[in-house]
Amino acid sequence: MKKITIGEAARRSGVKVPTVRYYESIGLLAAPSRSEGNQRSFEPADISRLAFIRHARELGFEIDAIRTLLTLQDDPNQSCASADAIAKARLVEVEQRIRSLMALKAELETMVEGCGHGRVDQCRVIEVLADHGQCTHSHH
Amino acid sequence: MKKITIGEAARRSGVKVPTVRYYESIGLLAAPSRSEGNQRSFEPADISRLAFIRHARELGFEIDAIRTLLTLQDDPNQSCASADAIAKARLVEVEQRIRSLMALKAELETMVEGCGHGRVDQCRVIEVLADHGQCTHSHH
DNA sequence: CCTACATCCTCTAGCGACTAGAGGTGCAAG
DNA sequence: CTTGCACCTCTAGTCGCTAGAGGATGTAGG
Repeated sequence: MKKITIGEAARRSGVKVPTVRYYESIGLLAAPSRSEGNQRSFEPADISRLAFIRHARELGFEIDAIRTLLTLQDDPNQSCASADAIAKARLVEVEQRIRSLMALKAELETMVEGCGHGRVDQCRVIEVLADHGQCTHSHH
Repeated sequence: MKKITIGEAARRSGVKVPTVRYYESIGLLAAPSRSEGNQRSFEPADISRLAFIRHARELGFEIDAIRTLLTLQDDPNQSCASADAIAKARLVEVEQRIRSLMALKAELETMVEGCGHGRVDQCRVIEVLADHGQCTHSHH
C-alpha cells in the first residue's frame, strides 16, 4: 500500500488540490491519515469518492445534495428513493434552465442581428437592454 | 420634481432596495442627492438605469460587462462595436451552456429511468455518478 | 402634538463553492 | 548539501448579493 499524495489524488480524481482540502474541511471527505511529516495519505476509496463528487458537481448538484447522495452510497441497504428524488428535482431544474436559456438566446440573437455596427444611439444591443418592452419574450 | 425614495425606485425598476444601495456602493449607479434627513432622492433617469441593469443581469451579463455597456450608453457617439462584442460573447457562452445542459439532461434522464426504486446497490443514480465512464456524454 | 409604524439610514457579516497568496516544512534527485 | 517542487496551515478575497443589528426619519391617525 503505497501512499497517495494529495497531488496524486487531485490528478487521478480531477479535483484540484486546494479543493480536495476544502472538501475535507467541510466534511465531505473523511480526513485521511498522515505521513511522518504530516502529509495527507489517501486511499483508493478516497479517489473514487472525489471522482463521484466531481462528477456530481459537473452535473450541477449542490454540495448538500452530494452530501445526501454520499450518505446513501455509504449505506447500500437504504432505499434509493432519496437519490431518485434528488436526481428528479435536478432534472426539473435543468429543463427549466434550458427553457430560459433558449429564450435568452433568442433575445441575444435579435440584439446582435439588429446591431449594424453604427453608433451607440442606433444600437439594438443597448436599446433592447434599456427597454425591456422590446424583448422577444417575457421573464416569469 | 417630486422626490423618488429608494423604495419607490426599487418598485419601479424591479431591483430590490438593498441591491440598489449595493449598485451605488460599487459605482454602477451615481450617488443620488439626499433629502434633509439624509434619505436618497432618485431621478427618473436613475430608474431607467436600474431597469437597464436589471434586464442585463437577467440576461446573465456580469457586472463588469454591464459597467462597459453603461459607459457606452452614456456616450451615444461611440461606436457600438464593444456592445456588439459583449453581446456576441454572451451569446457564445449561452449556446455553450445550452449544449452542456442538454447533455446533462440526457444523463439525468438515464439515471432516473434506470432507477427502479429498489435498494441503493441497484440504483442507477448512484452508479452513474460513481462511474463517469457510464455517461452518455463526455465532458470537455 | 404625540404616538405608532413603515421606511429609511449605515455598518458588518454571511452565503456557496471555491481560489489566491503568504509564510513555512518535507522530500527526492543530482 | 543544495535546489526546487510539492506539501502544510492560515487568512482573505472572489461574485453578487442578502440578512441582520441598531438607530433615524417620515407620515398618518388620534
